Amino acid sequence: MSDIAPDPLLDGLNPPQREAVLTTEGPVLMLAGAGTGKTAALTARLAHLVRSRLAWPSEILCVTFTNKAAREMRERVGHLIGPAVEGMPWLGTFHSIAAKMLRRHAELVGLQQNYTIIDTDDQLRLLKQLIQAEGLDDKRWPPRQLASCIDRWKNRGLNPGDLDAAENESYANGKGQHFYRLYQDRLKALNACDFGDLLLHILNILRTHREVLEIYRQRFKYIMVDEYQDTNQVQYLWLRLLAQERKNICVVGDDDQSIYSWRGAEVANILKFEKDFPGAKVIKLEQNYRSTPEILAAASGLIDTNSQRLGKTLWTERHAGDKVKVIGVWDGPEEARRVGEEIERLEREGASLNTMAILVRAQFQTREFEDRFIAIGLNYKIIGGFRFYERAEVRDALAYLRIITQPADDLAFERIYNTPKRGLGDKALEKLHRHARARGVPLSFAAIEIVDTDELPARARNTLLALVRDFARWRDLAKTATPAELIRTILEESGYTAMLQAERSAEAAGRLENLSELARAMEEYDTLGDFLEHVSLVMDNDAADDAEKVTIMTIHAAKGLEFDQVFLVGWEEGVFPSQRAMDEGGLASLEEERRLAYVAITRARRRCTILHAANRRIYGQWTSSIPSRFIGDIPPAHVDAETTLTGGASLWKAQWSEREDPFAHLARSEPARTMTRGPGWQRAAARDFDPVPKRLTEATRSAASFAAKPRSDVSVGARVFHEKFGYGCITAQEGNKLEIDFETAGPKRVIDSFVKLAD
DNA sequence: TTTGGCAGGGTTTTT
DNA sequence: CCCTGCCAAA
Repeated sequence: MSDIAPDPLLDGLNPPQREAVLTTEGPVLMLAGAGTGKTAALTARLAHLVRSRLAWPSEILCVTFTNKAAREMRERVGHLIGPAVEGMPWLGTFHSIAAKMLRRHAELVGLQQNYTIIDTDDQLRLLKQLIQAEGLDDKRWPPRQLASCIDRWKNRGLNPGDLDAAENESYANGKGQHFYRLYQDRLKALNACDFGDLLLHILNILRTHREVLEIYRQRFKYIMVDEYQDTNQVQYLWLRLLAQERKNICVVGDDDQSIYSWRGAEVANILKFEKDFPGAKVIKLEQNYRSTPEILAAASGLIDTNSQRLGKTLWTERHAGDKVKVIGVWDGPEEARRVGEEIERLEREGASLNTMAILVRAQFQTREFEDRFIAIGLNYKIIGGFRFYERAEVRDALAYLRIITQPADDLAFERIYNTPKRGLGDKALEKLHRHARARGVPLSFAAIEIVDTDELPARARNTLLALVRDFARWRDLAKTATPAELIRTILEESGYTAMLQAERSAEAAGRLENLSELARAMEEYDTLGDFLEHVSLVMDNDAADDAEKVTIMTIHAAKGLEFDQVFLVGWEEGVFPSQRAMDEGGLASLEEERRLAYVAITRARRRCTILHAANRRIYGQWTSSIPSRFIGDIPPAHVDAETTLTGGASLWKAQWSEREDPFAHLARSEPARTMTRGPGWQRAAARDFDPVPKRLTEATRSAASFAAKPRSDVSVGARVFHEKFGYGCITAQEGNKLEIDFETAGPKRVIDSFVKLAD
């Protein structure tokens, strides 16, 4: 166990990393700063446990926070231990592991083994029904609000009976508990649970069924947890129960990267680890392998502004690089244009688009870049936004599958009983509901019964009968066909495909595409159950595509990733830090936003460019904005500032100098928000306010489009199809640029490689 | 029952 | 601004 007996696993690990790998027994807290190789240490540790026969792969519980992290971990462990990684059923996200456990013990919480995992959308629909059924106005007491309360309670490990008076008050004047209980009862009746339940149910089981707890305590010889600073109360309690006996738990985290407190994550968990597990070995990873000294210094200086932190000193041996560049621009479109230009310049210098990323605070910011990149023909991909399974057509398809496997799933039934349109409306549904309630059966049973009565008009009855027969036939088919065959048949026979084909719009084409993607994905699964669980917990958007693309994503989604070139955009007060976060959470939220900024900067390996615009369109309103206070938090010595706006620099400087007064930013986050719109800007705006200056509207011919040859197979008058804009007619051709009059989107200029000839 | 027009509200972040 | 959800008309 020393440097003398070299273990290939330890190659390339520094002393603290090695210590983390070799300290297998007892509690270990790894405090790992950004880019310090914590995943390397974690995977090596896992491999070490297996290689030295301390445990079988199946005896190690390894929990990550995101699917991405789990996938990466699995892959990297695979490199170290080979196919044995296949035998690691307990490597995954909290939710997927909890779901797996719950499948085995579902009956202990009143569910069947084939329970459905409902998503936020179903959850909201369900809550709305409950609220209305109780005679409350769902405008005054929005389902959303109730959903967030219930979420919060579940994240804290609270069952309906555990709520105190204050919590009970947090919805509809003391009806919180009542609705929470109603909701849980309803879920049980539907044989379903929501995301929060996965963890809460398991916690309840472990708490009340000693014998089950013992099974898992026996099984998990070693426990490892990634991103421990992001665990919430339920997850914490769950881990503590499992680890309490053997105490072989190793957690990794970084308090400076805690960015999920809005979701119930408690940094306190990492801070109190040593108290929970006395004698814990604390190992700090402080050598950063990712970023240049400048980037590191900028990030460290920024995070230093925060008051609540454990404190770490990151250092690096990497060579000096460029300072962090800060660019001020006039407005959003110019920001996108600048970033596009920078990217094309880097490309000309030989850099790959895959090594570049644009990180945004919020999803809506991606739009500006998408528009611009389409216009100049720059390959990009947007990560996040809608998960694959959240798309309406995918959810519809899944609803068909759900109703087949699980007839009690009323939510699925309601979703598709009139999709595609078959002439069954609210009236029929209402009667079905009444019948179902009277007989105490799910809707799909009620449907079978009601077609034998004369409760429905003949027409509706016949349609419903046909649907019921379809269900029965598909259920039969499900016994013999593979999941993929089944879904193809259903989509065909239900008329769903036909419905989309008839539409002939860009969206419909995309939807059909998504559905075939769904069917393709299903080919890997033997049972429908496996697939449904996978799709609701794991499946994401990453379309496998080998073309080089620049990545656009939120900072949250970027955590754990790294890029050579990082563009951080929209660093303006109100956008980042987000106004909403500050309004709702005060100083604590501000510090979380700052940690987010820290995460953002530390994604960069070689160069980090920060942009801020003086004017931005928010909900269609042009608003002037001032640079983010976070820019001022970066030590000036590591910043290289540039502004494209004449006279702008001095104004921004004036704002920055406010930073000298350490309380200035607190004053400005007060409700009186007039100060966030500097008087100077209002004057400037009033003088000659032109939201889109002319020189910006004429898209400067970009290098990419300049070099490209025009296509010969398209010409004026041709009907073409564009992925984003749909069908249209070419009205002009100039080089590789086309002017197209789109049927729905109107006239647009696009690059010819983005369209294909319509048939 | 479906369709279309209109008012109102909104997403910060993820499993 | 854009999307959703609600309501009135065919």
